[in-house]
Amino acid sequence: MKGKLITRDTDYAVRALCFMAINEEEIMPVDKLVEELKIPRPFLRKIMQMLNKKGILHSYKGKGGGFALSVSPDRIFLTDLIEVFQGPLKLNECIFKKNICPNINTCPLKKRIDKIEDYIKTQLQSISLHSLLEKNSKI
Amino acid sequence: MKGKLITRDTDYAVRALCFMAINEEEIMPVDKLVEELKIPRPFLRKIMQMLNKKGILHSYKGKGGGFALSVSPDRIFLTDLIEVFQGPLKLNECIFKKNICPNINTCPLKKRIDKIEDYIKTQLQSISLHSLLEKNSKI
DNA sequence: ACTAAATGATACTAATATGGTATCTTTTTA
DNA sequence: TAAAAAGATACCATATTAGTATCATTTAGT
Repeated sequence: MKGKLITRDTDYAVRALCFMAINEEEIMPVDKLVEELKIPRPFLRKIMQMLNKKGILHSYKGKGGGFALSVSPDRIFLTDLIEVFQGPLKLNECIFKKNICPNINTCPLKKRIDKIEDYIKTQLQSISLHSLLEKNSKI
Repeated sequence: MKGKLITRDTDYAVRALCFMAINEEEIMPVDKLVEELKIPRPFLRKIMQMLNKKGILHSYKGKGGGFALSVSPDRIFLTDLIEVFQGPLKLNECIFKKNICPNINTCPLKKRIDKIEDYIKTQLQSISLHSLLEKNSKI
């Protein structure tokens, strides 16, 4: 199965943000992150721009500029990042679609898949950037 | 998010097998399923051949032939079908891969994603074809 | 034996998502 | 005013998903 819960851009975002959380004193230019984390530069730039647009980062243009967290690491959750890059977490569409399923509201499969999805959401919502750093002093 | 837990072929397989489970007296030719379920014929044929190869269906060639369940509906689980069409359920690779994560074995994120994956597997393993039919007399 | 109705096998195609590149513009500071 | 940064945007490569097309083989019934 290739369908991932976390795609590459979300992955890179987590790494970059973790690194920034550890070194929070600095305004971080993309080039430094690229050097430290070995992430392809143009791709990471796109990711950082996205995080800026979504309000998770603040950007400083011009020489000496870069990015800084605009939200505390204990208020950034995996669900937030997944939503930024992958859209709303939605793992299922009712398997018995209209015309075929006579009673979509009582479809037992849909209910059970929804329950799984709710669990996943709850879990991902409980994983903050901060909690990822607690036991790992370095990335 | 486009990453699905259940892809189209698995979806169609569930529908076809449910229909067959309800009409279990018959040897079911693909054309009848196509007519009933409005699934694209060549695609469904491929799906049925796959289920046959994996031992979930038995096939009867020649005129009057078709497919029949070779496993009881209460012994066919969603995980089985997902595995047939999507391979082993695996929703994550450690987000901090080698070279970057210094301590892959204690990575708290990996542990938590693994826990989510285990839960999903357990749930999907508990959903049998039979259990999908219980509350729906027709598909 | 012949034909129609079925599956087996397999190769091809189209659409979409993912994982990037490349390039040009704008802003800021030294 | 030049260098170093981000902003914007268009493009490209690859993989996966979803589906088609075709020909060969098997079998039942006449």
